[in-house]
Amino acid sequence: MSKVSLRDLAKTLNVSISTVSKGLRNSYEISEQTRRRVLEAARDMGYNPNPYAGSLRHHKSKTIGLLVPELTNNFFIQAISGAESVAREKDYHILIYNTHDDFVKEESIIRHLSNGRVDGVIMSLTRTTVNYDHLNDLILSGIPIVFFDRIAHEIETAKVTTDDFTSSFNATEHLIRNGCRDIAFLSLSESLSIDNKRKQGYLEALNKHDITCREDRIVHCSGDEKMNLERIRKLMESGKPPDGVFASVEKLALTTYYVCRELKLNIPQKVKVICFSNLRTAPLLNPSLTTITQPAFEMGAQAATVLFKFLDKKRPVIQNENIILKSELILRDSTKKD
Amino acid sequence: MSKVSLRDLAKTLNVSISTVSKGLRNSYEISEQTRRRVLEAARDMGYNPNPYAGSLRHHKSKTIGLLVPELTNNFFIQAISGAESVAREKDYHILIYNTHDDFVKEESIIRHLSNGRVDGVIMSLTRTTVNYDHLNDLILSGIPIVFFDRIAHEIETAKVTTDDFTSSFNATEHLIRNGCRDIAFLSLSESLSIDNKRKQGYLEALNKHDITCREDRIVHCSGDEKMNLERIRKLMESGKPPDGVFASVEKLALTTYYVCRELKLNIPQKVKVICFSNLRTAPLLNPSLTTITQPAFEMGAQAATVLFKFLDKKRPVIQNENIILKSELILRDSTKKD
DNA sequence: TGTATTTGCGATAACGTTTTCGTGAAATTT
DNA sequence: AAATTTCACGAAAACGTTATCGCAAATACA
Repeated sequence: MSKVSLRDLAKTLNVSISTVSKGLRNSYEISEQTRRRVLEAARDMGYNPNPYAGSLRHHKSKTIGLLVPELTNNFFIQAISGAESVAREKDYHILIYNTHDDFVKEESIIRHLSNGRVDGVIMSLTRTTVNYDHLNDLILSGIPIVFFDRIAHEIETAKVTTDDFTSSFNATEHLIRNGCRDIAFLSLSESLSIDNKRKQGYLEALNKHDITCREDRIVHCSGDEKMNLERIRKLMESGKPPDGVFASVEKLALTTYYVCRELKLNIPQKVKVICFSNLRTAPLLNPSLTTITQPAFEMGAQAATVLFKFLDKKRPVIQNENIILKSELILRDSTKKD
Repeated sequence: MSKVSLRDLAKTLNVSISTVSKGLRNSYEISEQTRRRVLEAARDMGYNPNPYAGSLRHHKSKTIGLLVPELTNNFFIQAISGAESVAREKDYHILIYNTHDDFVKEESIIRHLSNGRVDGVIMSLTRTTVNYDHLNDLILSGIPIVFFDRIAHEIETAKVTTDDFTSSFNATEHLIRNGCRDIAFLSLSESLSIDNKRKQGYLEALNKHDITCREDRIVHCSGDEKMNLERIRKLMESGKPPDGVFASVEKLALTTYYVCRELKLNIPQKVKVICFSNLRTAPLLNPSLTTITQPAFEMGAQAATVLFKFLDKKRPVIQNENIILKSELILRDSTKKD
């Protein structure tokens, strides 16, 4: 039951190690007869090739790294799930890393990966990633990166995103159509491209409907839940709170729910709430939550697919490519017209 | 920027490879001066040791495998998150595998891991795992397993669980105290130890309160969501539906919510619902959901901790140990007394 | 029958490490 | 001054593979 190597097989078969290796890999150099003997012995003795020996020889690990800023997040989990299912099919393994939305951690992990532990990386950036040196270095060292959702435009590679601008525009317009005139935008990050696109879509919709955007209606949130709670509470408990809230990410919408409950602000009567979310229980919330739902699983799967498309090459360099999937606006009670 | 090896360092420093290696590992055989030269050069040239070369030599991969039956599941994600944080601290890497609650997949993955790709495994069983040969073989091949939540009693190793019997007993008693006399139990699996313990706790509480348990009140669910929906609908739309539902897992409770909504059965007035769940939005549901919440993060972290405690040994064999953490019964509106 | 080609296999180097051991020089002890 | 020990390093084997090459035997061809 203990580890059996090629050498062990060779010994029991009274052939050389190379013969065994070739037999297993169906080399044309081996006679049908010995091939069968080898295969049989391998099965009987439970031979299982050492992956690291092969990795060492081939400079290929059959492993990809997956970096996400959060694990306990429905969007990222679904994306991971999508990537995992593609990887499993291709017999690739997945190393998972949680950057905790911390740029320093992201940098450290990425720098650790340049040694061949992985053949490629699929990732979503940190809230605060502004410097891309570590990412460029990784790519230069021959390990390609595919981004999803929180992407780095500045890096030439494949990026899987959703139609953030358009869906934000539509979401905001939906709020306006349902009567909102004073809509707040809860932003997660000032540097993140997706956040900016979402904000732009929001602003554009306001503009189209001749609603002037008040500076203080854009609430900059952070990774600190307590601070977010305070900021949102401050937003909502002012004399005249907004009549609509557009949260760029799920957790900020949930915080809004808590605040509204605390302040006895009825949703959707007093304030309508909409957000980007992959929450399965959105229909069961009180009130049910209107969401822009991204095809998270599909995004992860696509990212993996495009990565694998390049991994076979000797020195994989991924051409710039923007894969843009459509999000779905799912109307529910939290934005219902009175 | 490309890969730099010990050989490269040796060449530029005009010393031997062994000297460089020893310099980096602070061997006593090396003079302070050359050690500094080596360290400096390594830094300058961006040396990053090849992990697989080391793994090959040491039969240690600094990697653990994490197998879960579902990825898109709050409990498992939190557990993964806990394990990840401990692993990261110990500079271990995590390979993640989704068994999709499929015994065949579990078997195949486990058999693939016996070749040294991982130093140890942390896992939760499949709904349908009844044969443990693959797991015993893995352990025999020198790779220890630590179970969490869905454990195999039959295997001698460390197991991290929660007080399933007691918390089920308490949960059921809570329903009874709040007026339920006809409580259904939604079971996920007949073979899973935790499911049985939960069922036992439920039965014991019924027994204590002299409530006879009707055979048909125990609903055996599966991995097929559609079938579960039908079974639960059938349960609830009968002439006299139960006045309480105890779901052994979160998703069955959510399905119950959907069914009750469809059948216009008011929760908690007509039927009270309680379940094991790690849903963050439980307080925001309509009605808010009473849950038995397991310390999932802590469970993952503990599993990792106990695994690492043994990994340093030459041939790690983990003694039998039951680590039992406490779940928390969080009362909310779905079980409120009228 | 002699030469050319094919067939089937083994020896060996290589991947990038770590570690044991050997060795010459320097330092220390007689 | 001779003998011994310490010091600082290098050579080389090993981990388990794969792939290139060489080589003998068997087969094909003339």
